[in-house]
Amino acid sequence: MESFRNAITERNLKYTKQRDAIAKVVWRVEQHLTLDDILRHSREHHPSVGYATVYRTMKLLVECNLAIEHRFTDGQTRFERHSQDHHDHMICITCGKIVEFEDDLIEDRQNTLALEHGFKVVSHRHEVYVDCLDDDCPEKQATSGGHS
Amino acid sequence: MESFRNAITERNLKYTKQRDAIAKVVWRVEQHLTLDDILRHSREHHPSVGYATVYRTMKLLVECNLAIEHRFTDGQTRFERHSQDHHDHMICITCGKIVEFEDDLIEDRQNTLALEHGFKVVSHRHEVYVDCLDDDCPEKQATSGGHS
DNA sequence: TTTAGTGCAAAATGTTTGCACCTCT
DNA sequence: AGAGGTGCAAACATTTTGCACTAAA
Repeated sequence: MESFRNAITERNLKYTKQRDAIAKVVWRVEQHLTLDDILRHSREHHPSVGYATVYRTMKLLVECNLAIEHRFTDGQTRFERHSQDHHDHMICITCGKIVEFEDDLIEDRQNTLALEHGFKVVSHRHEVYVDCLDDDCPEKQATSGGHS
Repeated sequence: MESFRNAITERNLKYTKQRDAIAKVVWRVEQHLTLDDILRHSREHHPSVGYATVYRTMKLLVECNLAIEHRFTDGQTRFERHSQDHHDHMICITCGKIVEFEDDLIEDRQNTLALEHGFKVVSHRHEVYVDCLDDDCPEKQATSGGHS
């Protein structure tokens, strides 16, 4: 969160209560949040935060490289704090569970391949859509629910 | 395109001129097309194709596993024919060039990792955002343009 | 005080769907 | 004839933006 404060100062912007509330959420909640999620949680810190502010603040965070924007296959953009250690995702198509992973072997190979094509890797996104094998999967126990 | 015809017959659906026009586009144009792209090109084959039909036909193609839906970081969903050989993408952040790649080493490793987490891989998406190193890049020669 | 930020509500995008009419089979 | 398909326009879901007001610096 210090980094956000710094980024704001450097750019001669203002550190407002709303931005603080939003940052708290992004820093604390280690999940892939939609704008609505962030809005809801932010209001626990500062009741009057508005959707547009969350939208603009997340945009700012992404520009400052302090957050990452994901577009999985459902219609909504999700955000996550950009921590130093990059990771990728495995997403269960049955229950929606998201597991994070990272693997040097893959990253190395990726760099090599890019180089072979005359490219330098700037960033990447690697999403593995999977299916739970055993019964950890909540959806496989209760056949009742569909998930929103 | 035969496979589409077959899929349609199997499902007791109808092979219409519109679907044929759309299939022609998807089969011929080896690119990542938006719905608008597909609409525009389809009309070259059959003038009265409507947006909704393209939308519904692409949905059908995806369900039949004959096309893939991509969501890169711009707001629009893009489609591509699903050929047998799966591939991933390297996308140049400077000029927008898209290069396709595939690599067994990465795919194997991915399967292994999923298994370690108790998952079975269903599909995946791997996008590497890169930057052109040499001057092949159209954007690096003319400093003029920004790309849309 | 000055400049940027906020919330609201409206606009813009992009994706889906209902419906009356059309066309494959 | 009958089931499914089509185009249009309207409905939705989200993301963006304009503006009058508020609050950091």
